[in-house]
Amino acid sequence: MPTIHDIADLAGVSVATVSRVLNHTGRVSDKTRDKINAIIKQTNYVPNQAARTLYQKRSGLIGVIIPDLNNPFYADVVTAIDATLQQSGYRILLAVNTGANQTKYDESIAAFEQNNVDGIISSDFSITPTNTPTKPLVLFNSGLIDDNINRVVVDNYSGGQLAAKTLIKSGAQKVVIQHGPLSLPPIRERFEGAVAALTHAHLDYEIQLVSDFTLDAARSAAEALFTTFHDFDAVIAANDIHALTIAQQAQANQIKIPQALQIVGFDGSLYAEVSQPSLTTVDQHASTVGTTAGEFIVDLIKHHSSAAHPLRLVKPSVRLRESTMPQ
Amino acid sequence: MPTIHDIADLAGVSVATVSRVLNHTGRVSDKTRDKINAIIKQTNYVPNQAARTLYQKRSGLIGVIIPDLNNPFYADVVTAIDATLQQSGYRILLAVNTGANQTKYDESIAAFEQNNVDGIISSDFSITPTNTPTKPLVLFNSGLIDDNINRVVVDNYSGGQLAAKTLIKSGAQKVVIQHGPLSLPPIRERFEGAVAALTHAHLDYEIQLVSDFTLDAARSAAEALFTTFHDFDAVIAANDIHALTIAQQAQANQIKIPQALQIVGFDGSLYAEVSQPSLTTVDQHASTVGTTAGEFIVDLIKHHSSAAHPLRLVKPSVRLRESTMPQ
DNA sequence: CTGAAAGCGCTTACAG
DNA sequence: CTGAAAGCGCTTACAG
Repeated sequence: MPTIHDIADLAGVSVATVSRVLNHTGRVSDKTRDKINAIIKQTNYVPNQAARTLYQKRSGLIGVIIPDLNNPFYADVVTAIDATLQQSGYRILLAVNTGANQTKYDESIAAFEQNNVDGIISSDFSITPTNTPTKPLVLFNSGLIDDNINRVVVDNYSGGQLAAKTLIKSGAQKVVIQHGPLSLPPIRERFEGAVAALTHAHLDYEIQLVSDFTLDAARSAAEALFTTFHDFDAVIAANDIHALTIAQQAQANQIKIPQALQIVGFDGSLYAEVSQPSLTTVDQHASTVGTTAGEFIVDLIKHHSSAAHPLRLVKPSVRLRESTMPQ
Repeated sequence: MPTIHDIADLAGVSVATVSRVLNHTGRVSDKTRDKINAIIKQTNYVPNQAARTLYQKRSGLIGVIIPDLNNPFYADVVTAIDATLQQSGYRILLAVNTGANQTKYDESIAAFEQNNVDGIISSDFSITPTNTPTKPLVLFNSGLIDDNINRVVVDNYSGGQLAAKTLIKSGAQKVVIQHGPLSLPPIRERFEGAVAALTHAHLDYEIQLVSDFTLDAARSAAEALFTTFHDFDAVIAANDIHALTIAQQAQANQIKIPQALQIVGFDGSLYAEVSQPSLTTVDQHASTVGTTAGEFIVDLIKHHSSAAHPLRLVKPSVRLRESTMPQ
């Protein structure tokens, strides 16, 4: 691997001049610039990022922490972050924190600092950022919390409302609202939004707590749904996986969708799309979340942290499909 | 951020001694070691990786390139790579090369080199590694190619055989084999394995080419399947998404699964699991692929490239579920 | 067991 | 427009 000295020698100039050409900085005569560029091309020279980072204290790296790549929401977010960052010349240092383990989270933050990342994007799902990193930080997937931390949040309250309003418009009479642990702010907001909309419309509803978002949990929840509750004609599912298992259980029970049972999911994932019947769902716009988070962190780096508005909101929207009556 | 000089000053020793404590190298008296460690802890000192990388020419970073995070196969692979690498103290520099774009691929490789990665793990799916990187390289998801490049390959030929043998054992009479573009080695091997097993058993079969693995392609392929072919009682699907849409189309046509139609998928993804009925599939063991690739690259780095056996094989296995007759 | 010093490959004032 | 030199924060022979 050639160094900047090699290039300088070959061009018969000093390393300072080569550096100026590399960084498009300072004045360099066209002639020397062309000469240097030709040599760079021909030698396949690439500047050593470690040396740059050491001096400039910026690495061009962004640390990204997510709990689960198999969750299509996170997969979409990461894909969008990567596409956005690459446009600004940044690269992703990835940490998959399976199961949202606090120790692994802290280790990842430490490793990010050690690697001089310029910023950090992290999912806030059921994790507490302890010793706040010294780098610009953007959290996504958290609740609508006003604590002056930079966040990209999906408006879950509106999302819950949207799910409920969809069922109201399509003539549901009695709704079961599924929800996950209310200790998680996004879940709670979503739930409250749905309750508010149904109450406002004087619609009858019952609620079912589900333990988590694994397939197994969804299957037993779907089974419990039909044994525990009666006379309901619509469900706001905890998410798309739950919506899917409810649809399957309903079909096993010969319950017609959407005539006898309407279902609204939450996520906007592929699961809702591949299902038969396809499922109406509240789309969280994962890739918008990722793009927004990527742009946010780049802004923060450019303007030396401190955003005027630490909250960037992403509005969910409804994808109407076959599991609800036509509106 | 404190530097090694700050620690040395506080401890009243030289930076060399601090460095020795940091790296557990050389002889240091217990007393000074304890003192230095105490100060490190108390100041939250973390060594600057850029400085280390600059001197040692190793960064602790592994570049990883994959084409699609939404594909559960890749999601599993990356998750397993990350878990494996973290155990050895390495971190992932991620590049999502959506659509397997050759230019983006080359750019990512260049960025990896610039960042002094210690090794590269890349999916080989429909991409050609051009100017071979100077770093240890492990390719996965490629065909069984004997070109002395380090590869983790799923034995697709066996996979195809397994799919066919499963149907043979469960009494299928006429099979349709779906397959993607045969220009892709893994696809071709899979196809050839299935054909070989069916031929060997003197079973009748027909073949259907599918364009790709998107949901749309799968849907139209599934539709075409039932209009184009007749009298078949089993399908080896191009992958799990295709298997899923075939199952849905069959149900729409009132064809009973598995009595009137048996289906075998390929991937071992969640899609085959969430489906109703659940789908028998050939599991590629994505997380084994990831773990193997992670261990492979660590081995290569330790032993200065050049593996004795540049091919590490992962054996697929059948997951018997409801879409085939009990064996 | 410990320290002084060179050097890893860059960038950026500072001079000219 | 260009160069000599200092310095970013480490590690590792080399001396002692």
